Amino acid sequence: MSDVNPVALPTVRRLPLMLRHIQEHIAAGDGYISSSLLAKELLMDPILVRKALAATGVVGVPRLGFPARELERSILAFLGWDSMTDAVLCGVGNMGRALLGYQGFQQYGLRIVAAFDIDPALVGKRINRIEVYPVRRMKQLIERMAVRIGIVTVPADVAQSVVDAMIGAGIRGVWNFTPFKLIVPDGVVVQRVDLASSLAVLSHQLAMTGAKQ
Amino acid sequence: MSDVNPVALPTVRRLPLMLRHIQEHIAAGDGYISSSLLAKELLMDPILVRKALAATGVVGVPRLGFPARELERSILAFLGWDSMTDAVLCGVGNMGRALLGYQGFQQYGLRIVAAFDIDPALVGKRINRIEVYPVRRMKQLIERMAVRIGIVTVPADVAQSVVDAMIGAGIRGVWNFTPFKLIVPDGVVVQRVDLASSLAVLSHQLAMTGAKQ
DNA sequence: TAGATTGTTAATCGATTAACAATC
DNA sequence: TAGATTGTTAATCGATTAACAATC
Repeated sequence: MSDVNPVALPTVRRLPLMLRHIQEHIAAGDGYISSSLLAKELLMDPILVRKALAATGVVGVPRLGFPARELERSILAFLGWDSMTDAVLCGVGNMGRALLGYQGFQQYGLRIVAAFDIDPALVGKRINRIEVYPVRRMKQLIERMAVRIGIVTVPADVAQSVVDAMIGAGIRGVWNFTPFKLIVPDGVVVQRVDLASSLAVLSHQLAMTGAKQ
Repeated sequence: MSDVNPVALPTVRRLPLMLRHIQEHIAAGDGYISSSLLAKELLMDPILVRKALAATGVVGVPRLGFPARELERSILAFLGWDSMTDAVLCGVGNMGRALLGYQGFQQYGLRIVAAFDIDPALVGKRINRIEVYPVRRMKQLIERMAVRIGIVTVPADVAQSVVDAMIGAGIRGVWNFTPFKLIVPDGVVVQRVDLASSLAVLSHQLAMTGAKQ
């Protein structure tokens, strides 16, 4: 059902960082970039870089490397970042505001077109030129604007009901910032940004190394 | 050097979500929780749950499951969340402000004791009762407070120099929110929260399933 | 030509899944 | 006792790493 993907997930995850470095090389005037150079910059195995670049379909030139601009174009296309995709955000709390204020999503092909919150004090406000609407209008606006991506930054206890409403309105991709596993039907994809997991690894490793010394 | 860890990293990553569910069960008055029930709630393989719980050292009781409070205590200890750890944050932009405002870190044993920024307009302000200091005082304050965790929310182009300064002052764990791979010496651990990677997976999967239908 | 880099195929490694005995 | 669950050991699966021929 959901697995049309022959490219390993870790490979997909690595592409944005590579893209960033490739873009720096383009800005520096480089026409070609070798996987070995990129690997050195990223402190990464050159084979991993080569595998990732191979996934984009670009063919390299022995001795020279990969054509930089073609690489950029192919990675953007592979990730679906070559054209803008509209998104809505629900939950204008700390995290919601941070994401609304972030200018960088544009380069990832993401454009937040509307925000939603239950707090009447927030409704009608604009954050980074994005208007905050009442949650009860969410379904209508998602449908009217044919938005496919929903960003969930509400408190954990209402996350599931918000995502249910989003999916009912036509959302196909959910970016989940709550510390909660959302249940979605087949055909809808979820990515969770899990601060707790990340901090767990950090503090556990810190506890380990600290104990050793 | 860094590998004293016999527990698989994915296992560590799963623990916070399990902890949350266990705490809910405790609040509901349950004395014991079985790995099969937990697995059902988390839409996860029961064996993965059992493996993760085994990592904490708690022994379960056949037919009953694991003692809930002991499980909570052991997970908190395993993650180093059973006592408060001080942290500083550098870069009071959108993301920095969101993290400073977030109340939930307390339950992860994390207490942000100071923030730093170069913007004079921000210096002296308090966000969620945490004071913002000028960056030039960072070294001194980290040393004086003996802080071990540094949160990096500065723009990408100054991230490396900020982290160098932090490490020079005694920081041993870095929580990196920039889209950039930071170079740190042995003995210092870094965890990166990578929004771009997460979005890459989401938009790529979306592009895949969209293309299929 | 020599040498560096690509691209592919095989080997290794680690995590997930399966199987099953032990236990309350 | 019967049955559900734990905990451990083996099998599978997938990603990373290694090896090497092809190519400019």
